[in-house]
Amino acid sequence: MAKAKAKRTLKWQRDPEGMRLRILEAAKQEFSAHGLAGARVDRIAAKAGANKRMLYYHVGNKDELYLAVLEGAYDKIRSEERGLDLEHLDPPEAIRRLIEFTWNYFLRNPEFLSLLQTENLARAKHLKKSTKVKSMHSPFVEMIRTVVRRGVDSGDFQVAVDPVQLYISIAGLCFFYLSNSATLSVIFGRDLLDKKAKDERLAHMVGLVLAALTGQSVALFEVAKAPKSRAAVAQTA
Amino acid sequence: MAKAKAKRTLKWQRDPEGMRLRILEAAKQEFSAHGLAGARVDRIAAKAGANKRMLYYHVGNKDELYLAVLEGAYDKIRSEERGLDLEHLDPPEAIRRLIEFTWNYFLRNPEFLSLLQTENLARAKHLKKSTKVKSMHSPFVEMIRTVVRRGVDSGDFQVAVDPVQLYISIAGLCFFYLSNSATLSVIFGRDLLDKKAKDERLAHMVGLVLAALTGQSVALFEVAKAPKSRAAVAQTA
DNA sequence: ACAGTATTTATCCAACGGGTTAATTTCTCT
DNA sequence: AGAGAAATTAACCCGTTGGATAAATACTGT
Repeated sequence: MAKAKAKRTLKWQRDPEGMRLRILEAAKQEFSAHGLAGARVDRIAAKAGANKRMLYYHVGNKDELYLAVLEGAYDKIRSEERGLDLEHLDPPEAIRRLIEFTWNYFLRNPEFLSLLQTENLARAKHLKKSTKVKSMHSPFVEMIRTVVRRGVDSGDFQVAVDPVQLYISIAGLCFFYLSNSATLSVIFGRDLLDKKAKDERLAHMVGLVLAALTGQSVALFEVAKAPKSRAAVAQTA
Repeated sequence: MAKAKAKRTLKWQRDPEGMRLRILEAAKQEFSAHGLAGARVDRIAAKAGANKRMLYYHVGNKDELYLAVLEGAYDKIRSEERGLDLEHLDPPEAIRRLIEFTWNYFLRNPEFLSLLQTENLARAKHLKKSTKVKSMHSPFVEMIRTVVRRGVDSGDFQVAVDPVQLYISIAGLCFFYLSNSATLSVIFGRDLLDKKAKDERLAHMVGLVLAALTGQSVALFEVAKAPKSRAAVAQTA
């Protein structure tokens, strides 16, 4: 364990793994903030407290660095999802939890959204080269498929929806709102990221999906349940 | 009208408006294919059959060019939407038409999706400078608000949903599937862009939204309406 | 203590990319 | 015709950027 000798004032410390992590973290920031083409290798180095040469030494060139960041991002979300434990909830509650998790994960990890956008702009050119990523997803799809099947069997759900479609819908509802909040806020003239707006959005999404699956309108979905017109919904702008 | 004199073999033609249009079209291609930072001014010029200097002469620098493209893209979709004529349809049909239009528009204009992604990556930095764009959207929101109100009044819809939320949901369902089809196809191991997949997706989205609004499950939404389990839905991969 | 290796720094550079300058060609009006 | 304006071309400028080279510094085992 005695590793630090601290002989004298050293010009630098050695820490390969730490350095690699700092590089990947800095790269994640940079790539998500500026995209692939806009990212600057020097900025990544600076942010990681490293020399530019280190990037090439520890990870590889810009593209490899980018792919490493992307794989790490997928790994992180899928691994958190595995902990959701949807199997032991009754189906509507499981779906609600999946939506809430997805929403909160996207809120907590905006870089993930940016990275996906960037990669899709490149038509997944880099991701296609990854072998790791493909294998992470079948368990996840099965998890959702099981929930849907249980929901249909129990009578909670009206329809046996394709789990991939369902997940894409849930992710899409969350993703689009957040990843496009900048332009949407401009064109609709409201701040979509303040607390109230975010709460309303979550309620809307949960209501929409659960209403569609169960056939029963969900309380939160009804922004205004006035019996007749004049139900114009609380506005902001 | 007599404009062409064709005196002798000229070294070049004069055509200011045509040139401007070709430049904007080429820029749209380039920006949507490579993003803002990845776009190359020389490539735009080449694609427009022009000299690089022309871009600066007719439009401005790279950023102004980009903003012009973006404004043009918004203008185009909002103007097509105005022709939807939702006022004269009964509410569920109006919503269905809105979804189908949005879906088909996104399919027909993939550059629009890319441009939005790019601009959101930049947190709408450029769009905020635009004065034109902000004004295009209130009529559109009102159009949807009217449909929703009519649906609630007629009893077709269970809930008075916020029109902005509804539109963001519809756009999100379409947008995410298409703009992220590259990565989604990789991670889920199916081709999401073949004809069958696209048809299924449209059915899914229409079913989801209409079921949520009306409370009645929509035929197309039921991929398999088997009474018990084994309703595992037609799979692909 | 010393040889060999792993990690880090300090420079350098060739290609690229946005933007500019100045000259050339076409159009228009008189 | 021909002068002045508009449109287009060709060539250049110069900061940036990804990547490479080589030297310096720290660590490891023996």
